[in-house]
Amino acid sequence: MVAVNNNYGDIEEKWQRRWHEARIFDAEPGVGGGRGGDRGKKFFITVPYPYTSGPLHIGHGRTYTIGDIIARFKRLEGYNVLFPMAFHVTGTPILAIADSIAKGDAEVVARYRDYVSIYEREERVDEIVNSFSDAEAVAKFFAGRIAEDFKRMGYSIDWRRKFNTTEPMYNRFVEWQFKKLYDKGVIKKGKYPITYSIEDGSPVGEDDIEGGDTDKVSIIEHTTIKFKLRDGSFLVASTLRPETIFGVTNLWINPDVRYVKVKVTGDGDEFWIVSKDAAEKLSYQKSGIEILEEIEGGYFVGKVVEEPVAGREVPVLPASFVDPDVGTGVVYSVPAHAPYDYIALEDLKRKRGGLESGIEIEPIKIIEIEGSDYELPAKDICLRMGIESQEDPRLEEATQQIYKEEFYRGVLNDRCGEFAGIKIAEIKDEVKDWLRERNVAGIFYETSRKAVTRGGSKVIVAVLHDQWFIDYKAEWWKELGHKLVSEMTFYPDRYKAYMHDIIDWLALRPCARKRGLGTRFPFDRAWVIESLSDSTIYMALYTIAHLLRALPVESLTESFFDYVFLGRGDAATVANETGVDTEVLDKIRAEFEYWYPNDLRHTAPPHLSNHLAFFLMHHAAIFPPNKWPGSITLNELLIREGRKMSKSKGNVIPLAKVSELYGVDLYRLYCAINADFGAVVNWREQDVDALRRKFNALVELFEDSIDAGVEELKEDEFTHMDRWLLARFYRRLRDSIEQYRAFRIREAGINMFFEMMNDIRYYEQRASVARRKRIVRNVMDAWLIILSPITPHICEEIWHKLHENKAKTFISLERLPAIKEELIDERVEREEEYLTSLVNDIKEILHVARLKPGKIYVYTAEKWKWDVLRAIKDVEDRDKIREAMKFRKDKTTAEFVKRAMKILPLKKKASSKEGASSYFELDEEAVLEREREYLMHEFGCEVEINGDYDPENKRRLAIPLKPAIYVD
RNA sequence: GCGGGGGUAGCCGAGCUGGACAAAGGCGCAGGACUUAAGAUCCUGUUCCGCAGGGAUACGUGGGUUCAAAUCCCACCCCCCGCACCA
Repeated sequence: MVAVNNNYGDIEEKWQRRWHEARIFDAEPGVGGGRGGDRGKKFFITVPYPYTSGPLHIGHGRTYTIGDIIARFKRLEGYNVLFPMAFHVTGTPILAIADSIAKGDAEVVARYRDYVSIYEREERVDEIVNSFSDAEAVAKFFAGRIAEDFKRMGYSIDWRRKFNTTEPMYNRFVEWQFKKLYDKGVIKKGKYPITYSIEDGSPVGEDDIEGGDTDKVSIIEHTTIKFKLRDGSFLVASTLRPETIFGVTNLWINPDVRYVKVKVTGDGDEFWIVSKDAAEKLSYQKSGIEILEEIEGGYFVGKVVEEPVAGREVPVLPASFVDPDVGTGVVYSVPAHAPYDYIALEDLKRKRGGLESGIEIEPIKIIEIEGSDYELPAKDICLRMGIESQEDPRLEEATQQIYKEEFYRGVLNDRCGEFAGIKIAEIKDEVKDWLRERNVAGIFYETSRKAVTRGGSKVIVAVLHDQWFIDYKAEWWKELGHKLVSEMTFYPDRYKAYMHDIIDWLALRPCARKRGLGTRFPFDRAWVIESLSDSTIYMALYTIAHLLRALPVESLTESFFDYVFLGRGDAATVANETGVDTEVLDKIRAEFEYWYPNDLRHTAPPHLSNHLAFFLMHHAAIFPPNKWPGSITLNELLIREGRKMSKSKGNVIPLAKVSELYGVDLYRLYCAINADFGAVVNWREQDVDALRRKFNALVELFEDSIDAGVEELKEDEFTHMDRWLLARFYRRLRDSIEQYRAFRIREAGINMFFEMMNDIRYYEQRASVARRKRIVRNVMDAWLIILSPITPHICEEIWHKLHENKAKTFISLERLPAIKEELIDERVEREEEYLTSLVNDIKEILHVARLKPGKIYVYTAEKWKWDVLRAIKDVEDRDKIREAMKFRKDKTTAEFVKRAMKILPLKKKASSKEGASSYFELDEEAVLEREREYLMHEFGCEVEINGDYDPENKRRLAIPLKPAIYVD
């Protein structure tokens, strides 16, 4: 990562400074970004505010850059554009970071030293990192730096509206939101499992867990099943597969582990036997748990219990694979379907030379798998994989495989009573419910893997009994959500259907937590609103944030926001209640009314199933339809050299380094051009270098034409080649505007960068360097403008060099250039196309025949051939061609048509995209006469057009637009 | 398993409302021009065959529809993402 010399740093900073000084991106209702913008035409774009726990990298930058490109393009289109930004601080991660730093966690401190060093001189780093023991300091530091980074990226943001999500103004706003939701009856309370540390006495999130960011810990619901001992107490087994209860043959206990008897108070007292670990976990999940005496596992071996479904008696047997720290430490055995159970039984038979006297255990098969030939699945797979010991790690794999097959393709058989004949995937939950109703089963939560906090204390699952939720299940709400989505635009389009699905899935979502930064939950101040739930409609706050700054926080009451956002109540009453002048109130309301709704939200697909879904649903619930968001665009992620960027790979490039390492315009260009929204951008140094060269060449091209003495070409001196270049340019311009509008920024960029450059290069060869300089001058203004959303700095610079009289204004405030339709000349383009194909044909002949040309003879098609073609060009059906050409019937004609049909795709539909030609007539001879010099120059020999000399009778092979050639 | 995306030349990646497609663009590679040289830049080439502009074989695999398929249909194989409550 060596900084390669780019000379644009000064230019970039200069224009960023001037934009800022002239405040051209500060958006005012009805005023437009500095100049123009009519009142009715506004465009409000948002990109999610960044989370301020650390520096952003070039992957994040892609999304913001695309957002900025869209904002800038909309300005060119004449919209009054609002593009604001704020900072996300709420939630647990920042708090966790501050705690770790306060505790002196070496790893976290080292990481933050790295982060801070991106921005600060070495001698200041320690001091700053030390200050991070305060969460607010973390947020403040990074919010400030990220804002600087964004400015340095040239984003056209109205910074006056900036806020962060822990400031009082925002708290008030979020409270208001929750009151609205509460009024709708969707804020509810209930039980909820969470990850928890007993030692710390608090819930733990992903960021508190050792390795939690890379290896997620989720909560798994086990089913407990009670097996009655003769003394009336229960051995309580836990399982992930309650449907296999019908095939139970025995219980497993680990004889070397300590179990405890637990008194469970419910309808009546019960006594449960579970492992010691499980008992502790249970006490955090259920109320009325009392731990009594400890018992060695071995004590139960050989005892008999009654299984709860059919009341069969089954033995308790010893097994070493039973882990007391998973589930209840008691396992029921289904040797027909569980490889562990099967192997443990086999083990036992072998070691003891047979099972204890009087106990016969045969696997009970209860699941049939469609289209498979398993006799006993567990046995078969163990044999096939050669697993013989219960210590074999591959048992896990075997279990997974059997489970997958049985879950999706398996059907319960006749042993399973009323559940027989139904697929496991469909019946599993029913069996679970059935067992629970009969009071033989319960729920036990377990973590998906063993986990400890970063501090080293054990993570378990606890159940909160008064968790607050947002209930998205309400039918009226889903209906509104679907309606809203169907009225929106999504790009890429496929995400629209996906969003409908998400809305269907949405159910209960916990919306408050006991810890973390954020807004106090208004209905229970002990809770804090969870950070995805507090960032759902905050775009509305952007419209007025800068105005709220002038008001005391206390005035931001429910009726204040009701009035501003919903138009409820009247100004006088609200003014009276809040102490805010009616005038101010109405100005604020007017500003909101002007800007809202959010016309476009641009972000990345990982937000679909959470943030964006809540964003849409909350708008649906709180705002009337005319304030619902207009569209959502999403760009995929950015990877580096084919691999995901991550801290652990050490391949992260901070956004802050972009200007120094690559140059901002180059980065923006790369993001725009490397991939469409729907595809991953691969950041490859090699490709970046290549793009840099191209980009520099373009800049040079412009510079060349600004040189003194270079004048644009006048219309009366246009040659064929001039007209060709202009036709190409305006055609591309027209296309690229359409592409921008459709968010196909990549295509627009490729069109105006690469392809236009290629055209220019071709023009230069056909014409001259001097003339190229002049013609570029003809299109330069329009060209710079259309490129400016992507590479605003360099465009601004050149544009000002070009227009010294425009020192006071900016290309960023220009309008889309006019498309000079009259210059888009198909004939001129066809002629050139015709010529290049002739040149290529001649080249190929020279190559294949290994000739050095003495003289080249070109013969164009005779008039009658054109007549024939004209007659048959629109004839769809082959059979009718004969009829169409009946005016000329002879062998020569037939031969010609055969050849022509093969070579010319006459019937291509006229509607096909441009460039693909359909039938077109040219005066070939005139074109060739005109370009004879060029051909002679190209091949370094005489060229004769339609001469009489034709020694090999080539002329007869000529086809319209494909002349015959003879080389001497 | 369900839902979504995808499998195209040495690589990345367009095309995929069927027809100038041997397949844009880029990278890489080879040759040439320029240069004292390197770099940069610009040309040319980059499946195979061909001493006349042509032909053959190609777009995950196998079938099918069509005058014509990378593009449409069917089946199969493989890869990626999501199936949540985590910012």
